[in-house]
Amino acid sequence: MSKKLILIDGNSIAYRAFFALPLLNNDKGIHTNAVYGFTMMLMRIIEEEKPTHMLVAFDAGKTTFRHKTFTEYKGGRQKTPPELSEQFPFIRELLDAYQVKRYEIENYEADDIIGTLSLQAEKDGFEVKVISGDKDLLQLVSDRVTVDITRKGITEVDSYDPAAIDEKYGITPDQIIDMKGLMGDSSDNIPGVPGVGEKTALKLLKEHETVEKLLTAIDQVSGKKLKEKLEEFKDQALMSKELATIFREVPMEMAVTDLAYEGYDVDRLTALFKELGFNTLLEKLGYEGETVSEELENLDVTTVEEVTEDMLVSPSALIVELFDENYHHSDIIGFGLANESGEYFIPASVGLQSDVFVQWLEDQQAEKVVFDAKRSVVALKWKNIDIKGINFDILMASYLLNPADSNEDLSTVARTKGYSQVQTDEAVYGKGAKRKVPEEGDLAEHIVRKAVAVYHLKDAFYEGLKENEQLDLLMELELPLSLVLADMEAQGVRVDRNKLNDMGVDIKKRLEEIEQRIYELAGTEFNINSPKQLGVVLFEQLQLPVVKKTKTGYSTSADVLEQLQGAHEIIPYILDYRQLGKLQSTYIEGLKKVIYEETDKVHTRFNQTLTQTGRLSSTDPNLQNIPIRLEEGRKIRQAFVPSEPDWIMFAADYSQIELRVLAHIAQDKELIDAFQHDLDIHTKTAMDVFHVEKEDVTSNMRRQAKAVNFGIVYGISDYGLSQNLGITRKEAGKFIDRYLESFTGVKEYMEDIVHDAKSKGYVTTLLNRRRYLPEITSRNFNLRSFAERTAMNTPIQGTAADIIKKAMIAMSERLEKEGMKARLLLQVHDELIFEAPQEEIEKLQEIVPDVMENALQLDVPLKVDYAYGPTWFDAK
DNA sequence: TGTCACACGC
DNA sequence: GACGTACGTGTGACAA
Repeated sequence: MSKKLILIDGNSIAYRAFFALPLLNNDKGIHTNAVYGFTMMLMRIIEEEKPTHMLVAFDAGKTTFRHKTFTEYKGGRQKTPPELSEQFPFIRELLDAYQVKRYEIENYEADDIIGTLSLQAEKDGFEVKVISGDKDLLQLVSDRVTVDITRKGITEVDSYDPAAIDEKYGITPDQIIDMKGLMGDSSDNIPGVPGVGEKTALKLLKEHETVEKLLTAIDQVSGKKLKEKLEEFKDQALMSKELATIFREVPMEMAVTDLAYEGYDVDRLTALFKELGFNTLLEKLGYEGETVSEELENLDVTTVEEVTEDMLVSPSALIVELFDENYHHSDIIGFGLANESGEYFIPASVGLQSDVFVQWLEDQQAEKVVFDAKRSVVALKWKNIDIKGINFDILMASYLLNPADSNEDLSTVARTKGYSQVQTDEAVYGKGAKRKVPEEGDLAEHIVRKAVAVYHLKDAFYEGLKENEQLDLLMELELPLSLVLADMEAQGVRVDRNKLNDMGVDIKKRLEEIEQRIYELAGTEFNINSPKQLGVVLFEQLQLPVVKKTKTGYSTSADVLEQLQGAHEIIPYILDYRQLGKLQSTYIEGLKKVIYEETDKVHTRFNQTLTQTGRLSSTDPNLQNIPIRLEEGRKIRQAFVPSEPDWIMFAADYSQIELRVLAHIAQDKELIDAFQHDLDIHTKTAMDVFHVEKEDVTSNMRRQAKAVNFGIVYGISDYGLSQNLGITRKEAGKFIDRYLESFTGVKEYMEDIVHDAKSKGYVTTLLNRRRYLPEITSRNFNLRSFAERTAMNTPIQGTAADIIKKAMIAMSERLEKEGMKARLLLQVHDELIFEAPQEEIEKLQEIVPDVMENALQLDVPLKVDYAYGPTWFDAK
């Protein structure tokens, strides 16, 4: 058996874990985030690497032999935060429970221990892997030694072997110390040569190999300044290199063979995890302990042979159980009922054929509590049953209370309220290929448990919403909306299959031509759809410059390819191939797969309980991302047609709804004024940001202003904006600053909302939708910044979502009231798509903008544009 | 079966 | 000074 040694830099990993994770507490108030992160990392290593030997090395004491060389070594370092120091004893305990050896020794750092052991192990024929957050360790890399450097978080790493180092730096592992010698390392207070950074250091090393060789040949170095610096700081460079060099002959009284890893001590580890409150990790250990007491209690299931009136009392919890995840055309496999009179399992055949039961379902006065109203409503619609009287939805309530922990499974939602008498669907049905209906007894029990859970949970969720002042949001907005959406989904959208086929044939032909052309230009045949193979062709065979890399190789994304335009004739063909390939696979073949044979319709499902902002999403098919930007793709919309002869498609969209919402929420005078005068908002933004008159706004200024507005609406960072505009981050930051100087109300709002979010822990929309932002107090810059941008953005995007949802309900009521045949079919975030008879066009042009613009009263007018035509394409 | 890179919409 | 940076869905490639 091959021998594999894992060497872990304990201090480094503990630091990484501490700073990467929010400051978790256990119930005794001990901070546990570093221990937790350390554990996650250990678990991963053991599982993935299956080491035969393992050791965790720690730094001992404050001074090492390096301080004799340079007293300021590691000077200026911040003291270890006490919240971290207190966790080290637990980390040691953790390692003991895992039965992983740990080691520290006076005068030496963890690096030196690792260096010494890796050298020994290499000689003894081990495969060695070193894990650290510190790139200094890269100098240990060899044919037998790989070094993993933690990337974001703690469980993701970049793995370095000699090739990877060459790829990243263009040098050998031995030269890492030379690089450090030249550029220094601020975290260890190693000085290096002033003015020399990574780029310069690498350039010098490519020509001169080592610091020593370089210093004997300073006169060959180009650049006067650089020469002088090298001359002046000769000794410092040599000393820096020495400091950076890992000492590989630490006198240790242990041999590599002493480090065998033979598995963890289950009892000890269980005890420790309990003490620390690592409940999910306990489960991973297969610990059942306390959960045993939460085992399902016995339940006597009454299987109903005939539904009788006395079973049907208000309110009732109702489960309409389906087998398929997609509820359209899905078979109903049973009903569950729980109320004051008892708990019942009603087999599908019994329920569907019972007049008493069906009448009860359709009775508006019979109050029903469900989990996922829309799912039940649509499934029953397919059975021609028009269920009414649903007045509470546990799933929706859970989502509104906290969109982050809404889960589609009742069992999971129930557990957030401490209720555990119901299993997950996955546990009962199995998953993937193994998914099947269990035998009737088990099925009946599961369904009844669900009904009981819903009945039991209603009050808790109701109270929760009341406390948050979110009852209206549920009862007046989301629940009525779910019925509107149910109609839209069940109605479906007609798709012209022949049109898709014709386009498919045409695109196939063109794809084949482009494919051949690409092979000719590449001089080889390969799979163009494989980014990996494409990368090899472009960047190795054709030697094009590498613009960007992904963690697995070369990036070949569209923005990279665009930068390579002109560098090779092949590029535009690849872009074309990508574009057409996307149309073919996703929008032609993909769409055809979900068209229902008998009706030529697609029935999407809008997920109403998913996004963190309150927007909807759409699946199977996703009708919210049908192409529009490029003419070629836009043609797909020609295949979306009315479902009745002589009808038309009618589309209406809000103009700049998010920015109008921003104007209102921020009460920004400039913005409000701009919208009250219906100015072109991007031009207006350009005028303010660039300080020019309207006549002097160039198209480029307007484009940049538009991107800034885009950034405001989507909460992107200066980096995001810079990527968008192809400018530097600094410039992007300046744009944002200038924007905020011009719109002072917005600036104040941004500051206030972040402050507000910090003190309350969440932000809200105008209609009281909530989003919690726990990371807004994180000490991790990334997490915190992200949460801050989210705090600014969510009230804007979420309020816009509130508004269009309100409009949808109002629209559906209005069409009903007016006795019109027009139907709402789709919602795409800021637009509504209808189909309608031609004779209703005139009326629609009047009422659609009217209803949408008046959905909610703001301090700025809402504006709606609309268009119609024989296909969705023409409604532009 | 799960993950990644990529591309589409807002 | 670096971090790694709107969301959501679907596709094909690829590794396990």
